[in-house]
Amino acid sequence: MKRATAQNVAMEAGVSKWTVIRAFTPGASITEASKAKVLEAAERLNYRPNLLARSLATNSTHQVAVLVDDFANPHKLPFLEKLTASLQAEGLVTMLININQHYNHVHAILNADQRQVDAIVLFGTAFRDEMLTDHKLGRGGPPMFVLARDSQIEGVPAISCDAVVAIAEIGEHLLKRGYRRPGFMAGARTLSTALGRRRNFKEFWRTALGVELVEMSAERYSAEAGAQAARDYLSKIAPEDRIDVLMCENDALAFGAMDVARSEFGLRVPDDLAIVGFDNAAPAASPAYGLTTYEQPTDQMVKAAIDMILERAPRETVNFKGELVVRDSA
Amino acid sequence: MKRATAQNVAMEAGVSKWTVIRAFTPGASITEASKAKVLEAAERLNYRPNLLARSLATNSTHQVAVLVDDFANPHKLPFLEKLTASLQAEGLVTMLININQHYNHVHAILNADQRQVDAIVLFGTAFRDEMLTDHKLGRGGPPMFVLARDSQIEGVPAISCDAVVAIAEIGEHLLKRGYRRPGFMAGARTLSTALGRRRNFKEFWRTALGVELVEMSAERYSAEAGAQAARDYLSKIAPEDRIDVLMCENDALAFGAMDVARSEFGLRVPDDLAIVGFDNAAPAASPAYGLTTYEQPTDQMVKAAIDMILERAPRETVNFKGELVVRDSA
DNA sequence: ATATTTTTTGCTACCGGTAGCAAACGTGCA
DNA sequence: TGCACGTTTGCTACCGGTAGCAAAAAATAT
Repeated sequence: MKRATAQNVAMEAGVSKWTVIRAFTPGASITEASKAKVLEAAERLNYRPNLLARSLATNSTHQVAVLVDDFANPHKLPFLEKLTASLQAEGLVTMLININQHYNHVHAILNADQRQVDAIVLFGTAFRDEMLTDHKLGRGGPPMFVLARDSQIEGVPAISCDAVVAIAEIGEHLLKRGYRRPGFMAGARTLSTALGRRRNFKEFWRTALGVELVEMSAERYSAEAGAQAARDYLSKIAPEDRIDVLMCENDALAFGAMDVARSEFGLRVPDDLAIVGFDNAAPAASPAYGLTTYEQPTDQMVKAAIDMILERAPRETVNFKGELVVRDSA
Repeated sequence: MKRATAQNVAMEAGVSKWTVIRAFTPGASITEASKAKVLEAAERLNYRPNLLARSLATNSTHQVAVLVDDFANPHKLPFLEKLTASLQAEGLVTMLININQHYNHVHAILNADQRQVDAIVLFGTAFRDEMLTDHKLGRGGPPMFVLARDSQIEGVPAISCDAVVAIAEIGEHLLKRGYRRPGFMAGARTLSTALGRRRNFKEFWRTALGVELVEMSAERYSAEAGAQAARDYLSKIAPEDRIDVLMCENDALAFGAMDVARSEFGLRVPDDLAIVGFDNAAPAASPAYGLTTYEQPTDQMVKAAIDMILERAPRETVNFKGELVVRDSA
């Protein structure tokens, strides 16, 4: 059975289609009587307005494209939950786009644009900045935002957790606990904008103790990749030269690193090797890990993103302060 | 700057708008010469077809609504990754809808319908079957599918992992290992259709040994809820009466239960209490858990779902065989 | 009762495409 | 040169709504 249109309802109710539309438009000029008549007819025909047609006419879809490329990070799930819930609370709908080898940012943005989304959110995805500027995307297209990562791109504001403050807080904590030989594990992509945490951490130790950071990098942002990177490092370093604390760019890496340190090298955490993560993903709280990590203020970030999308707040980069979560691992 | 339309390009190229459309329609009747002329003009104006308008005219959006209500389950993330990637590979786009207290299934389905999605996928969500039949949703609406959960609903096929086979396999394994006092932890919602795993497990032990299952249920499907349920049980049972193996309805519950058993009650897993999960979520593989669990054939399930959506396969319930993943916990 | 104002209803034009028919064009053949 | 035929192009009508003006109806003032 084909869907009923406003025209069908109009005939059923004996009015014009514009009256039907008015019955479904809050605040429109229509008498109670005709409204009731129309709604009754609509009920009978099971009519509900076609939002596609409405979007075409009003030039607004209430759809927001959310680009994600890092499904290995367990932290993405609760974050995504908040984001979708908050968008829905504002009457917006989420178009989830998976960025991978077969479907890159340019593809995704072009497609989202053609679908007339109201905004595009790059949710913690890794990309070269040139990608976005090269292709003269954006000119005339929907506004773009970078969430949970920083952005140097002209006209693309970022909503993120203040990396400088976060790293300083973590560094101070580690210093106070007496760690002196720091290491840092990054996810593979050494993109200019993704270097923040590493650079700040490196700078911190240099300034504080004049100590050089031991750097390692994983293939991807996943526990497996973190495990492999830790394995590579630990197997080739002499115990006496070993770092005493490892900061990982995110929790996924930290879980892998901790697994390997404990089960493959018999190291006690934190006594032989302390480990710090970033994100406060769910397993970090479990006694199986007890990971000291840094929690991003996801509520504030989501709220800020939505305020910008809805133009309730100026569209400019904002940073929020997160919170150090101290557990057993460091 | 406003987006260019086919009309604009037509004027720029000196042809009619229909010729422009043809240049963008694969296989349309158009000379190479005019096609080149049009594409050049389109390039100059940065034109790309408006998919909203196309959808309205063709009555097909290539959008699929995916309803999720269980963001606490870490297994959802990789599953969602596969699902979105596969949909995208077929030119479909994912509308991710978060089902929660503020936004229920009826809301979601109605809204997705109004947005003219090509299909609705209930991805492992919990709902009362009446919900869908009550509201005469579906009549005339987009086809619906239940993914990763079974369905008794008329006209709504399910794509899932065969629970009978899975539970039998798990049961046999536990029996062989010598466990004799089984327990089962369910997520709270005791919905008729969600009882499959529990009922089968119960039946298995009754048939095999004439033993009664100890049942407990968590508030939700999350590690915290699983922890609480385990805590409740372990704190009120005498050690000599304790079950020797606990099967959890999913891995999230199992992680919580294992945490509590080990760190709060000092139990060794599996010696004092064996634990089995379901889903093979990422942390299950980590030595920190080493959880024996059951892996759903997600690739097959996703493929089957998409084949049904695209009508390449008959739209009827299918079950796939998963695989028992034996690790240390049982 | 009539004139005036306000509310309600209907209308045309439009959003940016698609479908499919009809006219225009080009080509091959008699 | 003329005609038939296939290809290319342009056209009308349509998808299902919205915007905002004009006419009709109802409410108020004189």
